[in-house]
Amino acid sequence: MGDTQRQRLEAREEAILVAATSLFSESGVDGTRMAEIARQADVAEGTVYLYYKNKHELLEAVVDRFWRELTKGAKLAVTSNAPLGQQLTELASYHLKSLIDDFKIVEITSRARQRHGEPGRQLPQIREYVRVFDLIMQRGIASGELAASTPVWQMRDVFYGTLEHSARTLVLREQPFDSSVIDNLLSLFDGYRLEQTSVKKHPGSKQAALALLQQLESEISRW
Amino acid sequence: MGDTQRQRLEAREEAILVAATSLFSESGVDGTRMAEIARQADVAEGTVYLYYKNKHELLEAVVDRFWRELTKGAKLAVTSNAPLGQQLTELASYHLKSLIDDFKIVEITSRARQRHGEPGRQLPQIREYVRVFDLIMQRGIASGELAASTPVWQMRDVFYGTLEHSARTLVLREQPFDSSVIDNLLSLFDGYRLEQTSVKKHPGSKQAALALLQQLESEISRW
DNA sequence: ATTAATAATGAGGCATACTCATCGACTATA
DNA sequence: TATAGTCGATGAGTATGCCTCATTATTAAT
Repeated sequence: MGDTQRQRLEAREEAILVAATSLFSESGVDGTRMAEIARQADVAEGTVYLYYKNKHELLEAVVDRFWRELTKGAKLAVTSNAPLGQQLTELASYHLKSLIDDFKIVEITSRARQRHGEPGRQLPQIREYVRVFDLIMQRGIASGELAASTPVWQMRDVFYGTLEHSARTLVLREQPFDSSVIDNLLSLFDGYRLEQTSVKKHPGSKQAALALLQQLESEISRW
Repeated sequence: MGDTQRQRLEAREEAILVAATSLFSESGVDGTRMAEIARQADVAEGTVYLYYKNKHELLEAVVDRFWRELTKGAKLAVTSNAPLGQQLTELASYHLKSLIDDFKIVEITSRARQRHGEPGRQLPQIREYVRVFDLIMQRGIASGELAASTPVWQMRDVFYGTLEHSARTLVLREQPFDSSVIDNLLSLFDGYRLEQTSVKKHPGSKQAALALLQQLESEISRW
């Protein structure tokens, strides 16, 4: 049965990856010995090197897998056809929660990027993850919910970078997930939505005035 | 002359730090041997350990010094009594430029945070650096230029996090400093300035309606 | 059953962070 | 100036931990 054999190999590879993930998260990269990973995966030390060339490649595999799983979840948060605001909220919540939960691996990620002397490469799976954020921005532009005047990557940097840093802030303060971070970010993002209608952006435009009028009417209708 | 003696010691310590900084930036932490640091600092290998307990402490010292220098520059960018927008622009430019220039050390910083198993500690000097950002936000609130409804740390996370991530984006794409990143961020920050008058924030409030009306009037007056 | 091919093992090799017994240089006191 | 005492510097040696590779075990093929 070649099939069973292949499965056994994959199971071993998986066991090693799981052991490494657990130990790296627990004790950090430098605090984890290859011998310990092997022991926990129930293989001999030399066996680890049949599946991963060295410690650094194993680290990369751990990190890559983490972001691949994350990408799955992120795509789910975005696949609905709900309005942009809601999708952004879901994605942001998912992102922030995940970063907080697995902060250890997030930290380790930067370590995986640094291969010896070279300038920090971008790991392919992280690129893929970030692409999800770009996608939702592009969709927002396509549907007219976001202004096209700001480059997608800049909007994404605001969104992604803010959440990443907020996660760090919360974890270092030992605070739990805080939804107000997301509320705040989303209300800021209104700056991108209303841009075409913003007084600041096109101070002299007729459209801006009309948009304001519209807002005012909807406001009055509440009274 | 005890004074000369002390100066010699400090000079040695400095030489080691400089050598380590240069080599870590060049070849990364793992790619740098302690023997090489000693050689470049013109001391014996054992001497390094008289000044720094181990490689990790030396790394911490390198990183700490970098952020201390950065803090000096940041404080300068903020010390003027120019209007908030201009100070934010200056701080943002300085920050973004520095992160791009010394991206290698910025990357290494996360490495310094991870001491073996412990959860990532915050290095004191980085905390000090971030404080500069908090300070300018607080001053903005005090002067009424920023709304007080958003916690300072959240505004700071947007500002700081966005720039940090934009720096990464630019460096990985091998692009130079891009001032449009800062323009974009600052125009977004208008959301914090105008917050009290935003329809989104207080959807049912009379103030919001009045603010809109005011905007509309000023808009009409241009025609 | 025999052979071939592939996977697993772990003792040993090797690089390197770190130690420590020794040495040297400088200072203080007579 | 001689001497003792203190403290910094040295680098050969040690310990640790990543990784290799000759050997063994297991599976597949005929």
